[in-house]
Amino acid sequence: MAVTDEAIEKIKGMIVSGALRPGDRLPKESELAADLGLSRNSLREAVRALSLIRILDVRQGDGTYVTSLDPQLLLEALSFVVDFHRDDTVLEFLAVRRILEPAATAMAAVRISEQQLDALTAQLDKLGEAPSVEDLVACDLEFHRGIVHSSGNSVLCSLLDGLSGPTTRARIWRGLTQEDAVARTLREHRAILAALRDRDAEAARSWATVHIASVEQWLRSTL
Amino acid sequence: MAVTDEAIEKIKGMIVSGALRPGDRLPKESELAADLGLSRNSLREAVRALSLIRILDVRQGDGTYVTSLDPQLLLEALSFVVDFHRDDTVLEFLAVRRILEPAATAMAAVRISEQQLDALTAQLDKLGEAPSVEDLVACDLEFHRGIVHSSGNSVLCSLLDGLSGPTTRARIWRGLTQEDAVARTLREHRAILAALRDRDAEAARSWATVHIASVEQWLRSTL
DNA sequence: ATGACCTGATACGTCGGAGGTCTTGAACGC
DNA sequence: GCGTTCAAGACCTCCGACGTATCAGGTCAT
Repeated sequence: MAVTDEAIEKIKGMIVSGALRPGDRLPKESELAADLGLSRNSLREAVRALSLIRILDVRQGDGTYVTSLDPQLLLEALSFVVDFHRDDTVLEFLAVRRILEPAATAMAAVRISEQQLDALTAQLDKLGEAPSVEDLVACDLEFHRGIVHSSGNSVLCSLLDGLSGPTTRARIWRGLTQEDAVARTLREHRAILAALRDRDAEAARSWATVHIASVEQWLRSTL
Repeated sequence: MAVTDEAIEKIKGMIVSGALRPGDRLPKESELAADLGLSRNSLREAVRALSLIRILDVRQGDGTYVTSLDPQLLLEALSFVVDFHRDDTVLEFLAVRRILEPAATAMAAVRISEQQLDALTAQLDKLGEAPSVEDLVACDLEFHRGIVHSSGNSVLCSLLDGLSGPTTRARIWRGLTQEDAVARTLREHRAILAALRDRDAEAARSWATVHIASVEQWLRSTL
């Protein structure tokens, strides 16, 4: 195994074992390199790799730190990976999202605060009746993000965030080519919100399912 | 932005845009470094980072290649990230798994082949009535992996693979401390398998939910 | 002619050192 | 007390050299 890979494993080990805790500062490059028995250049490769997936946070002029290791932060790296998938796997991502999103929406129905409900309402109101496709999709992302956040599960939240990215392009495309897509999306958002206000988890789940299934169905018929 | 980060973005761009396709070989380090306008050392940091998340495959003495970019391969990197999460977030991972696994099991009920069913049966038979905890957990992973694979959604499959890792430790712990956990797990596996043989998606979903919920419940009461 | 073996070219792996740039915090002057 | 300046510390980038693994092509014995 290459010395760099060993260094990655050793640093990972130090974090997993608790020798390094979130927020801790690592020894400076030259010292850490000496400790781990490799050159500064090779160590930097290891640090850079761990930095890409948000395990380490490198600040020039300051030092290298262990990140908070929050699920949100670590799963953020997921979206980077997801970006590489080609359109032919979008359907599979969408299928996974169709499983998670309704569940998250149902969870939110029993937990969401009045304040958040008002914020979601305001958000939909602000968008108006005939928004541009780009605005709609951006609002769509925010709307669902807000709901999922209220599910209270940060892993679920981050996962859906990562999965929603690649389907965004598809939805923009849809908005541009399918006439009633915009109006339909607006109606479904209102329905989901109404179900949340009623604290009706099953209704919320169903509307979320319908909402995503409509995108899925359209995409399947188009490809 | 640092030159290395630029290089990462540029390489990513080359892949996403299709200039580099899965399996393609990259120019040699010195050339690519010259093309991208940075030093070989800095480029190596970029390549190493992309290699960690399985975007690139570096072979000493040969060259650097773009991987297949299969969802399976890319989401494999997820398990690396998940390893860093501490025990206090295991419950959240388990909650997500409780959403995905039943859905995957239900999907498998209508797609799984007779051959696969026989393989799962043989697997359970081989384990016997009173397996060691380690064997049981290993078999548990294989059992669910086999079922999820039959769901036909490789993204779902890889995602569950990544999520199952961190809960493994918890399950071993449970097996060691909860008396009837082993017998219960064996019974539930048989029940899931029976539902799959009956092509009963709803029964399969329910048994899978019960199966995971039992782990979740125990863990919640313990923490 | 065929096969194993050897060898050179090629490309990645590792290293040490030299400047450069950015952040931080203390010393300084107002 | 407050803002400015400056120097130390840490990461950033680069260069050149050498080590090591892989592969292809040639050599030689069978």
